[in-house]
Amino acid sequence: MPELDAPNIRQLELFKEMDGTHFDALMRASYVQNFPPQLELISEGDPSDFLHVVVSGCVELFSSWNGRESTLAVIRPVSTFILAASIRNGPYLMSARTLEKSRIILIPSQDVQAVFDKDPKFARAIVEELAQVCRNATKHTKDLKLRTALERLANYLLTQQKQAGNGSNFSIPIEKRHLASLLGMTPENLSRALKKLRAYGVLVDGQIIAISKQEELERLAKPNRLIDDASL
Amino acid sequence: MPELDAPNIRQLELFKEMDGTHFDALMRASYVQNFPPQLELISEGDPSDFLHVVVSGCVELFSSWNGRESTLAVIRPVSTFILAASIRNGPYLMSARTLEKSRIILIPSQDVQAVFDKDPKFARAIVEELAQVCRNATKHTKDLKLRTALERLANYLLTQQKQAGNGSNFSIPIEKRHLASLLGMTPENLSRALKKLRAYGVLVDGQIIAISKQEELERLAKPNRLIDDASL
DNA sequence: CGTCCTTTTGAACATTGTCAAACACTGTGG
DNA sequence: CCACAGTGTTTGACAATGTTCAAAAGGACG
Repeated sequence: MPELDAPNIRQLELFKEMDGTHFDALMRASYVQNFPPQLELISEGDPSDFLHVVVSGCVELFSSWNGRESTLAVIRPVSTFILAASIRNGPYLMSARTLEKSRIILIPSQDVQAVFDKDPKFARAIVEELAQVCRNATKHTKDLKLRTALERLANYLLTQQKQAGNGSNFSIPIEKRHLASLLGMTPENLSRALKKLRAYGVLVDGQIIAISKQEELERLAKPNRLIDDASL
Repeated sequence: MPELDAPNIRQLELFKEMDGTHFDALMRASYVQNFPPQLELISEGDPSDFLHVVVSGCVELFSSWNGRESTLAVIRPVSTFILAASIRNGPYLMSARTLEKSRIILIPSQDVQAVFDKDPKFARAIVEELAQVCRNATKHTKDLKLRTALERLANYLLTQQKQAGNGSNFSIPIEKRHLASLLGMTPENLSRALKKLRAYGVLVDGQIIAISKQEELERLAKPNRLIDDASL
């Protein structure tokens, strides 16, 4: 694989502390590919041969059942996905497609597992990463089960605002229909929910959000670190 | 800790392959306790000091927000819980309470982590277990986002039936209000959903379920291994 | 400019939740 | 053994929430 990408990947928590030789071996075994938007990278049910790393662009993880489809996560650079499947050697539980032109690194699962056994620092990093994935999944479930759609949206906006540096203006990084699906609602419902939030000082112009009454929105959203804090 | 419990625990995938000396050390460092029903073992937000193993009885994992509460899982013997929190040393994201009189082993997180670094087989087992927890969480989310309450219930019944040996009669192992919460609905809604399933050959008498038209129920439920199969 | 897709809006509908009351089950104490 | 309290379950009427379908409006892009 091109050496250009390696430094970015090395910065990931997952690869930061591991032995340099092992890291190089992993990178040599990997493939880099550039994908156009809207390309289905993996399909749920397929065997999991690679750990994926998004270097640039954007990937949607989604799942389908009985003609319905739901977005489970949106992965932005630089992060990995489907770690759990590649460790278990089980079939993918989600599908993945690019949302934008994306550069993705494919690390063969068997190489990941081989290095896991040789490199304690890497093993430690893998287990921490996986634990984090688990915890994020728990938080997503809590969000879904304990909150209404309006509350989920309000909290999503506050989380995005925080990530964007706590200014009153920021922009939503994905299309609204994907956001709707991520939050577990229909696009129509999202559109109406955004309108309802006007009463709480949320102004919407396309992808741009302006929050004018911070306290009111927070009083509605009641953000909670055990659901909304990405670092926990 | 009493040697009586150790053999049971040793049978768990998590401890099966590890070095005997390390296992003994873990067991010596652990505490065993018997708890009465309805006792809150841990509260979300608390620091995670122990990995828990349910040896007998039954534990409910749940979470609260803004006066609402939801059951996230019900743990039966012999299994562990809150592995992810104890690896990350982060605060618990869920609370836990006994549903029945329960016997629980508490293994200090720091001992788990110490053995993780020393014992590659244990490290491997931990990472596989965690990956499984992740995958179960993904399946739960798919169940919630892709299915209606009635469909979730129908699939739950089919899953329970399978676990009970595929007979037409079996019994629900938890109270209906907990089942309702687990499936993301109110007790009232569960009660009505069970009634609707009469049209698909489901007869209910207290905790006992009888399925008379297997094919009809399956046609409604459309079970899918990537959501319902516990072994994937 | 026209086409395609997303977003918004409206109205009807379906699903789910809330509240109140009745009912059923369990275990306790008289 | 029975009355009773306490809890879980069911039922009914109603409210809130969310979905569907159809159509219009807005944007992106060739």
